[in-house]
Amino acid sequence: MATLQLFNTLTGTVESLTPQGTPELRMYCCGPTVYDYGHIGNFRTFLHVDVLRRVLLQLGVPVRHVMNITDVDDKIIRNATAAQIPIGQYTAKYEQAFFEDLNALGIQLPEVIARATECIPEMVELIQKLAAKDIAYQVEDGSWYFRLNRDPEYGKLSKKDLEHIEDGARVDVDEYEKDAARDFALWKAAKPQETSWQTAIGEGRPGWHIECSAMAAKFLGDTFDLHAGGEDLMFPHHENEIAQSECASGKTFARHWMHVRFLLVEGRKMSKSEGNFYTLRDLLLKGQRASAIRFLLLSVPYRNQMNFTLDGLVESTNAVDRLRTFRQRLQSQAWPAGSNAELAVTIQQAAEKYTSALAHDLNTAEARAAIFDMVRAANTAADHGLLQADNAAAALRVLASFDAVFNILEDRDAELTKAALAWAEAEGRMAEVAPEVLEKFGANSLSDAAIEALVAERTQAKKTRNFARADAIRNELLAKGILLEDSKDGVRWKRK
RNA sequence: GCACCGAUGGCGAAGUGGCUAACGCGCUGGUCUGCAAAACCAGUAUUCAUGGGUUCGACUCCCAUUCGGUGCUCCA
Repeated sequence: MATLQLFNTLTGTVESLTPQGTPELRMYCCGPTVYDYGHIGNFRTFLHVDVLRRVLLQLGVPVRHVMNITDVDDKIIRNATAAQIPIGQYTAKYEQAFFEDLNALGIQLPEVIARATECIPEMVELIQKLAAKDIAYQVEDGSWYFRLNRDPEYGKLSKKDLEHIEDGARVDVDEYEKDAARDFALWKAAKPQETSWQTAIGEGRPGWHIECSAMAAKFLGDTFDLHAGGEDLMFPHHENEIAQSECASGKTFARHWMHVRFLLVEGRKMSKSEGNFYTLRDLLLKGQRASAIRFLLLSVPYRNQMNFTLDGLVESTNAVDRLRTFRQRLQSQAWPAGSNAELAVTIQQAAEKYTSALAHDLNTAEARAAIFDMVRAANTAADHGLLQADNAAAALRVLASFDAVFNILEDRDAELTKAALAWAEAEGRMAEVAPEVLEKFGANSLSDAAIEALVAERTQAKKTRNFARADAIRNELLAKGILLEDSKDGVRWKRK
């Protein structure tokens, strides 16, 4: 069994990733701050981490994956205050939405979900440990800071030179009497009317970086195998995590670091002001399929910047259809017994190429290509009457192992779009729904039973060679987004 | 300003110091079909941003230029 080769940001090289010290591979992935709906850039990261864990599982490596939920931070406090509700009530809604979105995108849940607000004691302990070494210090207003010049290795992840940073630092004014401008907050002293915790180091709330350090240690130990996140988190967030954790424990924090590169949308950085900011829900309400979004976001390997476009989504939708149609073809026909030896070899080669592509730094593009190679070869053979039962079974097995990672063959798209519609209704956002989505999936849309009835009527018409009527029904259905295909084994239909 | 990354066909996107530069989508023609759809077949980059250099040989290594992106500040 191959071992996964994965680029390590810390060393700048591709290295084997294997569990050290425990049977399961221990990994930590920075999760969302639940102050709003997630956008597709967020999900590109989670999607590639999902690929990582699925590939590991496929390679026979058990995984203990921890993801944090940041449910207290400045934005959350600001928004909850504005809405005049407790922060827990405010974040619960977005946390739920986040999990719904993960489900829509077919992302597996981590073994451990860690909420920041549920791990305050561990964070306090960590700060106390640092304080005992005089690496954490408290300033007049009660906040705690990290003494950066006590960590000689600071900058090793992002390859930054601390000296250089300090002379170039834009001055963040020492309003709290920090000892050095670059020292970062570990604990923010309570302000009137803000959520805070009464603790041994004073009343306040955690800084952004300390939560990940504390929770990673709590659930994975001082040292663990892999830490993952978006590339933008590399500095300062991950750098600060390393500083806090390694200074406190005196041990290596994460051995291996994985960073998923940024997503552009229509060639530009996604931002609300550019008008290219998409949440998953936005796209579903525009009629995009969840499976196509997943497949598109996975089609470009994680270490490359990816440009997300609506055209790309069209491509992706059609590509997913090709794969689904292929699987359906293999499953729905009785193939002659036996095995075509030549085709068997081709299928085997595709399977090997697929596995090695993923094992080699998660090259999803190449893995995808290997599967399409197989699809074409098998389709060609089938068209020439050269596909036999053993080949079909082998191809289906390869397809299943592909889908154990890519997870797009099961068609949940209609159901997910309907769920998005229900959400839009509940949130009073029906104005954002594209008209054709309403037509296809709304209250007045055709039910499966109604479609089946029309299909049956058309089949009857065809039998009596009433092609005018048959075509009329087909066109009527097409206008409502239902596509018919006549095959030897009867009529198939699908929603476009 | 400093640092880093990228530039491959109509679009998206792999890849390698030397076989016909993957794969997907699209497009054109054909086969199949009552007609379609699906699938298949053929075609669709003498060429990998531009200019130099190294080499027997570079799209692949080096340098410069141009363009795009990112980080240095909250951010997946």
